Amino acid sequence: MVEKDIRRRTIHDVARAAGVSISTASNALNGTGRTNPETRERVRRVAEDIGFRPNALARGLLSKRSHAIGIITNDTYGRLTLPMAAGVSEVLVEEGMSVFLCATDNDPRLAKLHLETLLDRQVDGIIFTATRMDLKPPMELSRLPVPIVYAFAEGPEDSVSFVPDDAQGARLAVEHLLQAGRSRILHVTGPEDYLAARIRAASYRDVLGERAEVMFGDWSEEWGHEAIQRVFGGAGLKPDAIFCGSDEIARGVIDALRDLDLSIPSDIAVVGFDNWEVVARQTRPSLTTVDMELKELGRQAGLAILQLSKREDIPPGIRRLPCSLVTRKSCGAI
Amino acid sequence: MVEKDIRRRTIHDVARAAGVSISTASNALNGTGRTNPETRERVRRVAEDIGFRPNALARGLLSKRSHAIGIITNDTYGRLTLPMAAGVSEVLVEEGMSVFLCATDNDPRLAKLHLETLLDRQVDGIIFTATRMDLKPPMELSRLPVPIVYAFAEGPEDSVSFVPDDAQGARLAVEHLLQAGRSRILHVTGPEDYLAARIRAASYRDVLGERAEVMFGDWSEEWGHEAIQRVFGGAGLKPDAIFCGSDEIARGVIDALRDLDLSIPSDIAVVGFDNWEVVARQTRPSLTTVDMELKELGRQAGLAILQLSKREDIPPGIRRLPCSLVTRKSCGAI
DNA sequence: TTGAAAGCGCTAACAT
DNA sequence: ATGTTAGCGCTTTCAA
Repeated sequence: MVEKDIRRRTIHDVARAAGVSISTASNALNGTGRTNPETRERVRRVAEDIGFRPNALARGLLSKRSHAIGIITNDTYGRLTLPMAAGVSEVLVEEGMSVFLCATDNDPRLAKLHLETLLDRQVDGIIFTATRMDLKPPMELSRLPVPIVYAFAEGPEDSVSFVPDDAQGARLAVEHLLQAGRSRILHVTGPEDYLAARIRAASYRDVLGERAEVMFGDWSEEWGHEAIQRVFGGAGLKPDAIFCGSDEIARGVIDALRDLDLSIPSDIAVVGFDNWEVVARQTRPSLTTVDMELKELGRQAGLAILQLSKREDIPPGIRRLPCSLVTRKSCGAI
Repeated sequence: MVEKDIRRRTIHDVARAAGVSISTASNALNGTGRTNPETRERVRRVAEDIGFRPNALARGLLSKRSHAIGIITNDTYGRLTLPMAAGVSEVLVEEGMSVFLCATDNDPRLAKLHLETLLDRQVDGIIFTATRMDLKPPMELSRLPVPIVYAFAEGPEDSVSFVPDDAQGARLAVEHLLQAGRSRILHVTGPEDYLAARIRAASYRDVLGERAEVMFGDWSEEWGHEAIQRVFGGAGLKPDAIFCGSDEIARGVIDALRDLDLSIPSDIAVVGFDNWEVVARQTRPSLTTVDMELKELGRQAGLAILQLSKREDIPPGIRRLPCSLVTRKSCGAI
């Protein structure tokens, strides 16, 4: 049977059981005001004994702080949002904050519904995250009565946003390849209408020169495979390194190279982007790749919303957080 | 600048602006009691105009229902919990329920902390999910003042649990292979100390006989690869079909088979388990696999917690929800 | 049909 | 050092 009518203990119960008034009980429990150490201890013991737990709703009603925040995400908790959510959680939980997770599934109606519900619940802040940086929130998010922070999404000018530094991440990858003695580096990446793909490609060209070749496609393994077939099918000079826009693409690339009996990294080095462990660890050879440090990004966003919810100001703007390079086997020196 | 002091409108504001008392305003807004249609409309219009939204905290305090539930999960939102959470969300959102997501990261201290916080917040119910069915909640979950439902986890006898029907799923896979004309079927799966692995293996043997071979290992792609090398390295009759305990294993199996120049499915058919799209779709050939219908499982759990939170009884016990078979290219008739 | 008043559980002035 | 009281925003008797 599911237990039901275990009536919850209130501060009244504590006060009565300890033989004090409710305000004394409150003071004793919270360490506010002046309370005789003895009474304080007694009250606390009693509270513990009868299993008293303060009603967060009542507290929130009074303090106007619910100690909860909402995360609104456009996907059904994909692999990008998840690490971020974990990071957010990590910094907030210790502060006694809870997290409402709201998946909008890219449905504006749902997004609006969630937003309204969050506001009704008096959340102390909202974090908006997306699966692509250039995806705008499907609802009006500007003049809200609560602070908002964007993670993996760029909010308006005067807002606080955290995004990975794609340019720096791409540079990291390309420079690593250069240091490994590679000179003919090709970039195989996702669709050109993704901001992240454009930024990475631009950064890659920044290092290698405007004529460095970029192959835009989609984010799939299949595209990686196809790109290699196309490149190695034709004539002309072949690359000695491939910088891929995602780990999935890299996986396709590696598979295709192996089908061509090219050995990695001795013939061709490969670097990926994402550090999606389940992919990067399992390629053969395992994949050197750029990590966007999404959990750290989540942590920062959590910290920011925490500060804002305490009404501390933080300067608006877009923070680009550094990526790191995870070196595995797919990219060695020549 | 982040907006702050947009004071929230209260029902007082509505009442004043509409020239009625707050109780009339309340009645008009909620359609309770007797209210003159005209006043009702006026009040509603005014509320809309000034942007009034009821304070969920105040409502909850009074009604003793917070219209929120918590999901406690042991992993950092892995790929198993996620689809479930999506299913839960799907059925609850339409009912105006919000979801607190609590990741315990397998830390009992965190689990306890989350549980207490949820209770303090007066959640209407708690869903406990895990990454493996035989993982018990790290805290006392029996005599709670709120209903609890287990999803992808088996609670105590008298509780409500939803798990995938692994036995049926395995049977689905094996029978599909038999129908495709395969007779020497091998089962390569995860660690034997996983309940799910044991159940699937038992069911596989139920169909094929006690002497059918099971290779326990781990859930990795690498293990799939290794298993194939081991089997095809030795002498003796080779299997003409492999039933894998996970899609990752299947991926390793397929890769290894291709390395041996065996063609799939003509030489060997492969069936996976999980329908983890990003893996199953990208294997070459694409993978026929068992889908545990996790989203549906989440939906059921959500529905259950909804009923329980309305104090409707539902019979305790473990519900095994049917798996489905997703047929792709890796398993054709001989 | 509408309004006044009590109270959900808690905190914080203020009075004792 | 402790108790009394008001009130957070809302719903809900009960009177008018």
